[in-house]
Amino acid sequence: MIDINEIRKNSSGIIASLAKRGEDLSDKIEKIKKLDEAWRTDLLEMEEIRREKNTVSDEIGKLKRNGSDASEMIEQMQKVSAREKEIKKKVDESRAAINQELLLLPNIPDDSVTAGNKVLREQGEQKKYDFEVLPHWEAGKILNILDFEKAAVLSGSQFPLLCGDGALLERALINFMLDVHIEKHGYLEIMPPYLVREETMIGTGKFPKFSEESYMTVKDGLCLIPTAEVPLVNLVRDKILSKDELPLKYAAFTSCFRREAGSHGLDTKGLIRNHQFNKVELVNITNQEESGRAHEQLLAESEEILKLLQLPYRVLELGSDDMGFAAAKTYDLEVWMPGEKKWREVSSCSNCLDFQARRINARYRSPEGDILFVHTLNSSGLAVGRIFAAIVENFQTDEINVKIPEALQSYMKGRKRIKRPDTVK
RNA sequence: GGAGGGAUGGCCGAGCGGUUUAAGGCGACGGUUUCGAAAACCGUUGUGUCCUCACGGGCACCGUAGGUUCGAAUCCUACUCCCUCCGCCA
Repeated sequence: MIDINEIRKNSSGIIASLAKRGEDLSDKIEKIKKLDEAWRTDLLEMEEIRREKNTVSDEIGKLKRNGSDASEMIEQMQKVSAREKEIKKKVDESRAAINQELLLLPNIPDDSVTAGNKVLREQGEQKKYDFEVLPHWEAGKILNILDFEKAAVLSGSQFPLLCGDGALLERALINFMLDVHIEKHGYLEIMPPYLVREETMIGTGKFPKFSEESYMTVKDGLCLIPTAEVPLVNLVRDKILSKDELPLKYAAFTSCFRREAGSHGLDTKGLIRNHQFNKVELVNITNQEESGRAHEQLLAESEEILKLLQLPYRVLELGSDDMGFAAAKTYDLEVWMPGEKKWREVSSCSNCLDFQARRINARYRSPEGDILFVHTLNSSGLAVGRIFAAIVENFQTDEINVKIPEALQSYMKGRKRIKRPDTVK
């Protein structure tokens, strides 16, 4: 949530910054300013009325204790009280309207963010193949580790079903990623709930604007999480932390659920765009001075997984027109898929600054005693299904076997490759 | 799902509709004392928001949201969460 004080002081600057996202929000901002002015005028009147009410009611109390008659004052106060009710209604309504508008405004892009994505660097070697590498869904079918037909019977299109060594590979990836982040990068592992309240979704910025994206339960109105970022960031809701408790580093494996409304027909094959997928997510809660540095570190921690798995990837700095709703600055990691001959996003690493912290009221106390909003950062570390696909493609052999990257072998019962069932005796 | 009990400041814990600007205690911080410390004593001790250049002042907040009343931590309604018991259950 954007600070309303910024809108009061510098609305044209805010409008210009948000325009970098490719959206003209000047009408919305002007609307908020008008509502805010009306709200403050009414608030002033309401508080004046309350002050009067408080003092007179006090006097009535004194008179009554003395056994004196206060009926005249009471009669007068009935009118004042009625007026208070009216104005309170107005105040509440404009306050709610302002809040509703603020919740729909995306975060302001960081000053360093420009239009258009930039490739910062490429890492790892794109291997040469003397055969045609199959896309992972074709290889996966031959290897009998992926079965989208069966998944479709159960759940409809765009759901994954892994079997045999496929399921083992997915499990191995999850454990491997978690171990690296926990043991090497100092994260606290969390296993959060998959179903959360709407307020929890609002807290990270997924609601109210993108509610179409999420699955909700009919009877209880709970939302299936689209990413573990949602429960992890909300862990510090309504807290005032001390500065030396920061940074908090949370890592979680969860399945993620997305309706992908509006992207029907995109990436219909394979593990790239499913309604359900697995992800290891990293969340950092930092103080305001540290978040920039933490963002770079978080990126490095996510990259580490790709390096250890020996997958070729590139690092993108996202342009202002391509960033998510809550992010002020975002790096994407894209891995090369030789079967699809495409770069595919496997991690999105964002600094949200205080945008989410305002929504969840998460603060810390500085040594000087000031109470400040925390900064929240999140990164995939990494998207498991897409890494599964990347391994099946990058480590494919001409016999359509899949070599297991060395770092993963101990998580795969020491196995060195996944073999075609028709070649196994 | 059923029957009860509960939610008050950082923590514990009082609180008859009007001397409560939320008692008292603990903790924390500052001071006195001391060579230093402990103890004792004295003082301070939440959050938000609005007005003001500022000094300062107002208003709100006792789980949440409504209601009754001149006046609500206190009475009423709904909801959330926690505890106890019963039922069901991986």
